Amino acid sequence: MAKKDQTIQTSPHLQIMVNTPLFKGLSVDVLTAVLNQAQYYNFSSQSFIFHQYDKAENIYVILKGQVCLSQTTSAGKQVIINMFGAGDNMAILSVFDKAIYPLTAEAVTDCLLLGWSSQTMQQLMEQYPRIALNTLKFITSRFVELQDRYRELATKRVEQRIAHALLRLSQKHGQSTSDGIFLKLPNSRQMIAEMTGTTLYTVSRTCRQWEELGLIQSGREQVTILNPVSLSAIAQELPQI
Amino acid sequence: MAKKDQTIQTSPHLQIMVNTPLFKGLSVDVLTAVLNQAQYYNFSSQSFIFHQYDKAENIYVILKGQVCLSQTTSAGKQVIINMFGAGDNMAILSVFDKAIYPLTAEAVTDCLLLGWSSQTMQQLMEQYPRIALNTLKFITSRFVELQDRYRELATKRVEQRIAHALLRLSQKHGQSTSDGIFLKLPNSRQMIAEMTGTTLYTVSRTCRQWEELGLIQSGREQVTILNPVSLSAIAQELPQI
DNA sequence: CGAGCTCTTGAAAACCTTCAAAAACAGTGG
DNA sequence: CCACTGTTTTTGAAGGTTTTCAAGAGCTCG
Repeated sequence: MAKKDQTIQTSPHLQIMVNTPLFKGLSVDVLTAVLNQAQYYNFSSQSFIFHQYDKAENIYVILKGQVCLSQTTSAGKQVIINMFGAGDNMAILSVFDKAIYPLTAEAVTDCLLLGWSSQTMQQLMEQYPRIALNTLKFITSRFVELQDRYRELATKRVEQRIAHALLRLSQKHGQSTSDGIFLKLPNSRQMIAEMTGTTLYTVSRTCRQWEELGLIQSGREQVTILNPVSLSAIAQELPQI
Repeated sequence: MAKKDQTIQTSPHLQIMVNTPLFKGLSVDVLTAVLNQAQYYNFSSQSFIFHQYDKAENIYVILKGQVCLSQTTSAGKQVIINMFGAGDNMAILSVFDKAIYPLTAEAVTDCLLLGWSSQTMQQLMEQYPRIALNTLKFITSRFVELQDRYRELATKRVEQRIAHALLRLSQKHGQSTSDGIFLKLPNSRQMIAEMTGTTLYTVSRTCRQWEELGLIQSGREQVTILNPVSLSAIAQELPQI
């Protein structure tokens, strides 16, 4: 699935590298050194970047495309832990020896990634401690985020969780249009269900209801958020505006 | 609440320091240097070590006692994220400037902690990069753990989650007795409920049922696990043994 | 021995899932 | 262009799980 490709022009991607959490604050020289050690990877839509339980070999930065990170339970249910996009770092734990991917990464769209092997990244971190500290800071913030979502899952009702998930998705992956924020998601009801710990039926009913109220406009594999403010009010269970 | 105390004999605690994730693999010299920068803190049972939203100032190692980490929702519900004990590290994110505690830490029993200020730990990490790498490894493993619990919350029924919570607690905080593994928990039904995202009523019913089946023996503020194997089968929804 | 917790229990209600089936849609090939 | 196919979404009805509310029982400690 993955095709290595060394001939891609780096200039448009440099901007992403400069801003990605792992490499923030590095000098151009260091950044160039880091880039020289990287390999480009292409993954086509719906292909797998890595599988849960595989030996963790690479650490990635996403340059282009959208990646879905999910876990599968022993009973076969899927849970989507996160959706990543351009600029996001992935598979941090690969820097540790004998690490195992704790989840599966699937390309939702065609993706272009930059990757470093375990050993390469270990060396880079030793050579440039700033990278290690950046990584620590990044993973800590991800940890805090996940804690918040854990609490949400433990305390909020399905409707609120769906609202929240839509808002999070729209912030990260949405495109502003004249109507509102447009979201393209393959198999959207199913996906939203797996992000919020519910079923596609409940998501469908909830979205339908919101469509009736004019909060969203939804169709096959896409949702447009027309009224983020009301949606946010639902997410927090505030009295409706 | 906190009383600083510099006169405590370090010998019995040194063993804990050597094995705590943050300081694993450090030479005795380095460990001594690290210890010299630390301060001892005493917290009595039920006192707060820090509050959610406070400025994060200290990073801790627990030497003695049990600490409950919880978040409070805007609606006032509590969610217990973790229970820590001797040897555990706490409030890692304090090493970052302007960090805010994302949760509240309450001493469940009388506690003795070792603490370092933000700046001190930053300096230590710069001076001994091994500490930074240890921290990265530690927080990564905590992250992976939390992901697993997130999935559990999203996919499993209450009964299974309670079983899992009891098993986790017993592993970490239980005492082996002739009958089974004994767990002391103040306000146990309520606490278990807050750990599993359910209500104390449901926990009570579930525990009662397990007691009838002879899997546990439960009383006021305590639970003894008599049959961890069956409990584990319930947690995984296996056919009963 | 009474006050205040903690825990249990029952009944009703709310919430959500499951199952089944139909409708809507996109893409394909004739 | 249209019928056909497979996928995605919607909808209804039934059922299961869990919460909520209310009240009582049991323990502990001053």
